[in-house]
Amino acid sequence: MGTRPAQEAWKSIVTLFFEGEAHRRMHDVCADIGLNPGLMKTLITLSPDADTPMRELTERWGVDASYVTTLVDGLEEKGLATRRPHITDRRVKTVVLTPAGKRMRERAFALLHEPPKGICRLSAVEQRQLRDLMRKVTDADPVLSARAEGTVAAR
Amino acid sequence: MGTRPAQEAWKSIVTLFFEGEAHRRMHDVCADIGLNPGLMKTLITLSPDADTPMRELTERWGVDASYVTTLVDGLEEKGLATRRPHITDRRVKTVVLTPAGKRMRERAFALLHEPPKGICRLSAVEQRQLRDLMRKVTDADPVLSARAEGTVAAR
DNA sequence: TATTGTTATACTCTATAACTATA
DNA sequence: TATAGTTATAGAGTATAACAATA
Repeated sequence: MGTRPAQEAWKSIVTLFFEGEAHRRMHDVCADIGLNPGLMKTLITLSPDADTPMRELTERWGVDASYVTTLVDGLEEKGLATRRPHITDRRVKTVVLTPAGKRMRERAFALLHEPPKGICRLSAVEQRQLRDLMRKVTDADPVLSARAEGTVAAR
Repeated sequence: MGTRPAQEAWKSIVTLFFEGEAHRRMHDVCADIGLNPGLMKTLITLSPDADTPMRELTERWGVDASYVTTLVDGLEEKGLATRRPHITDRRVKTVVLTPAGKRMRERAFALLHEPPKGICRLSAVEQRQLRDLMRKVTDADPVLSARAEGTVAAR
């Protein structure tokens, strides 16, 4: 269990996400891009540089393989991704973003990363402090750092 | 559009939420409490101190009234909330948390507000800095401050 | 025999349309 | 006539089970 200040800091972040201006953000991004939340999540999860085995998505999200089939079908229908057989293991299929898919992904991130007003209203000094602190936080996150190491090694 | 530091700070927060340790948090809390995400959201949205008109939930979330009916039915079946007729306008029904519902809500918040490891690993000074900065951010959030003003006035 | 992915199917979540009660 | 909520129903979203292909 964290310290009191840690709890309060996190509580503010949670509040911002669940109740603040940021709450409708994901929804708005989906509407703008024209994808449902599942397809959006898939789009932003897929690496723009590497083939992703479908199996990896089921593991990362803890969802059923048949649902991943549905999601990849959805991106394929819209021309945002294609399936490719794995080079060495022909049971495996990998997913690759098409050029259109990569552009769409960039656009999604641009919208998603637009900061809420509460952050913009901080002073320049405070904004940099917050940036530095949050960078430390993500650097220290066990899941994120595990992923950073494993990205290319992802089979 | 925000400044560069604001964007980067927000980007880290989004990453923490969508990809970091925090990502499964909501899911885990639901599993622990035994409610699906919709019921959980309803539980934490309902004020423990005041009756909430059902209409208010449909407006706040932008969902259909029939879905709110389903959600309130769900909480009622579990003994976490009850419906009460509005005092002056008998068309309106309000939702009230039962004592069990209030306890459950407290528990949900306790789990939800438990900070991720990345924050706990900051130094004590940094944790307090982050807390202060995030407090400023939520204080400056237009949606949150509008709600804070309107809470009691919510008819 | 075990693993990856697909198909067929069923269950859960959420919305639309028609309705009742009240204003 | 307009508004709050419910009921019946239909449509997404997601899982389970049985299966085909490959290891």
